[in-house]
Amino acid sequence: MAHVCIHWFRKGLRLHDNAALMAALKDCKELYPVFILDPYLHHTQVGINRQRFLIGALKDLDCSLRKLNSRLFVLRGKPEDVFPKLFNMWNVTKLTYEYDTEPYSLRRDEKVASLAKEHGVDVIYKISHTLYNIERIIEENNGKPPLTYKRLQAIVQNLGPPKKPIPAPTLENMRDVKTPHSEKYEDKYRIPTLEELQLDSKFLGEELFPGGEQEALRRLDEHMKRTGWVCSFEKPQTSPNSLSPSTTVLSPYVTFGCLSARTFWWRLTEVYRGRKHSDPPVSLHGQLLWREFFYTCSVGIPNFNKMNQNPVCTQVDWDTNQRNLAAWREARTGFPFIDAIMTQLRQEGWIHHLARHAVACFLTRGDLWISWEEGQKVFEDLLLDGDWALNAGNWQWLSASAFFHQFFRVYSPIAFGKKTDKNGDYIKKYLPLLKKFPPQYIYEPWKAPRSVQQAAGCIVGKDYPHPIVQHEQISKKNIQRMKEAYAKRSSDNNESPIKKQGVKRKTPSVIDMLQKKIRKE
DNA sequence: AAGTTGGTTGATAGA
DNA sequence: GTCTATCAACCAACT
Repeated sequence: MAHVCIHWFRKGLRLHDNAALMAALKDCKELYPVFILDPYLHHTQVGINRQRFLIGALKDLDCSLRKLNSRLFVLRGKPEDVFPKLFNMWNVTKLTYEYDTEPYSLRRDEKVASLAKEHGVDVIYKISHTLYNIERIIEENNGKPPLTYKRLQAIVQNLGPPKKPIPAPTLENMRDVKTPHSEKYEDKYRIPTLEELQLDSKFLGEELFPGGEQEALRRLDEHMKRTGWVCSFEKPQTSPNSLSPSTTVLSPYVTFGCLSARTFWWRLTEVYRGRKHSDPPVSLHGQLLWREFFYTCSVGIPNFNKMNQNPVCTQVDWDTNQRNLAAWREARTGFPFIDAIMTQLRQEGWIHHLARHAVACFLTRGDLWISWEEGQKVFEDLLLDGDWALNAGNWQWLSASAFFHQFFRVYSPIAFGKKTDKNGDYIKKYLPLLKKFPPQYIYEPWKAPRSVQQAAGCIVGKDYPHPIVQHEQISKKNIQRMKEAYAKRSSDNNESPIKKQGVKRKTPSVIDMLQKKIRKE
């Protein structure tokens, strides 16, 4: 029996390494590739740069599908409202999609799958957003997510390398598959413009990172050609404030699924083959494993994007200070390094990982003592690669709320950037009003004598703000506050130890068996 | 079971 | 420019 099939694109906006799409093409007579603009996920609060990236990715996908004599159908509304109508209208018999571990997605997909069942529609989903089946990693760790990178590494080492990616469908795969075309479909299911999403494109800067699978693969090729660079890549050695990105900026493409993490992984393996190369955690393979690490945590730890009711998150009495939060968000802290980073973030939608460290530390435990949840919201809005699991995990890391605990190591908003940009060229690029300051004052313009400020054409307090905090004093005070939060944490844990243990496995895990074997030998 | 080890990416001073 | 000790002393996992 030949199926009428909907393939539902959500993340995974690509044709390559798309196992669910390939499953859709099996025994299929009619295929409807669908994308739904979900008001929960694609509301107007999501930044304009991200929306532009999404629209680019959808256009690219539609273009690739048309080359296969198909097309993309874009719909709007809550998926649980949209699907029953589609099931009836198109007489659908099969629904396929890529598995998604986010809490909202799991709830959504459960609803849609049960509606599909009611309509007699088969549901098939495949894992291809992550390197591994995340649940399997947790299982291997006795039902608990590993809380250290080392532990995750041990588990995936025993699981073996990730699955090999599968090729994109070809015209041959599409031979017996039709996508019904109709004049009225063209307008009804077309990709929206920014204006239709109530966004004004006059606020947009140059499109440095266009969305889409083709651009993702082009960018991957471009970087994989740099054999020496790839093999010697060490993330901590890359610069947060170079004038053009010091890393690949493939993250937005992986976030939206324009690039498969497994495709990236295996391309790296090819480049590494027979050559001396760096290793996790600092290598490019290592970066993909960090993603896997935070995905695993986000699945295994309840309330992962919150402080309250989050069992791994240190409870901290963060301040509520709307003025300071706004100053941080809007790049008016008076610290040029911080403000330049926040400007780049807003304009371009991407900043280097270490730049994220600097501004995240500044907002939370370092200076402003504002909750990491506030920073998380701003990043989700502005980052092209804003990813629910990675954003929550990294904010907890940087605020020393979980995973990272050496809270006495505080980034200096003045000294940190100087290591890789002594002249402050990065600051001058993003804060051009400071461009005439001499290098010795560019990181702390308030220290420049009045005459220097006048010569630079920028008076601190008038043209550029005074620093909103005194870093030296406030960071010392904050270290003490962190110390108290940790002390309270351990005393609370002693009173009522948190049951962190997971479900006992019926069968021993691969790791347990391996450890037994090692003990025997 | 208590003590040890290591932790992707701190800042600073001094050799 | 590179390296090391110091600052204070965290947690998770391992032994």
